[in-house]
Amino acid sequence: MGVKISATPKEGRYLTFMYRQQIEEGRRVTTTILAKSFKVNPATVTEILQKLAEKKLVEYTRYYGAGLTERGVVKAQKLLRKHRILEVLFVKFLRYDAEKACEEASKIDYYCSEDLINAICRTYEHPNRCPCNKIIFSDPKCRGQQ
Amino acid sequence: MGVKISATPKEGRYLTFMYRQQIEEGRRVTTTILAKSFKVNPATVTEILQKLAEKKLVEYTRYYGAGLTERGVVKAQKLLRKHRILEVLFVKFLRYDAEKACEEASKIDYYCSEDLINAICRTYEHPNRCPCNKIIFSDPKCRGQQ
DNA sequence: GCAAAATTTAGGATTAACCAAACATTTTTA
DNA sequence: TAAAAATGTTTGGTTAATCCTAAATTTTGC
Repeated sequence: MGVKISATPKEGRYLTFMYRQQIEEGRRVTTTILAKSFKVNPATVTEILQKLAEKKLVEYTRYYGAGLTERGVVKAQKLLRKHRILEVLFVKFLRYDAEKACEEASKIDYYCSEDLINAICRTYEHPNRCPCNKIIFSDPKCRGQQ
Repeated sequence: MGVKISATPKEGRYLTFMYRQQIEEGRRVTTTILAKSFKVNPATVTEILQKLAEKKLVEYTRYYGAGLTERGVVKAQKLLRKHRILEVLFVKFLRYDAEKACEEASKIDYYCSEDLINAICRTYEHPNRCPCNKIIFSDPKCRGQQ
């Protein structure tokens, strides 16, 4: 196995945002879009994109924008899996609506272990869609479907 | 209401540790004990205790040790409530053993909203003991028992 | 009362997130 | 197509959280 690639919490948010934009919605990811979404100065975005590029999680082209690398995609999917499994839990177990489930999941997804997520996943028999119908990526360690 | 007293994640750990030591086990809390428990240099402990003292969460006596203030106790109880409610969830819902439940709870307790914790609490009908039989403090906003 | 143990102080280091202002590049448009 | 507008980057900061070592101080145990 390679060296463990770690993203900070904020970097994680950038990765999942980029995944949704780029992969799920086929849109280009620009500095401005990120800056607006995260309500930060564009300079901050540039800095974080450069860090993510160093970590080989995104491919970054100055003045153009950034795209996830293969490793970035994997990382984003892992985070989105956590997020979406938590959403399932909150909706099914606590009867939260989808929006609130998303909010609460965002607060803790990054910090949840894969183990915990897999335990929840098993309990709900490996759901493959989150409450807003987005796909839940499977984890081989979870013995889920396909 | 007063100004919101915020503790950082690490400070939160110190508060709950101190609660367990001081209140639940009647032991004095010294710099050395904290340094050993958190595996850090004693100088680091001193620094954090001073910060907590500034925030009026602990009363700190140089060369002697520290004790939680009333505000510190309240804060610690809030954190312990989160921790223990999560433990209940993990044991009952995921069939984790008490130790693993504690471990996983520690990773996320700080980041969980009171709202989320209360929703879990309600679902389990306001448990007042965690899996290792420690008390779960009630939250008026949760409409629990005493 | 003195040496050993415990603790604090002083002075740093690192990392994550931010920002403003100046500068560079790209895009738009007249 | 050239300037203006929009966008993006660089430079040079800031703050906060955690952590450290070494020297100095205080307490404690014998």
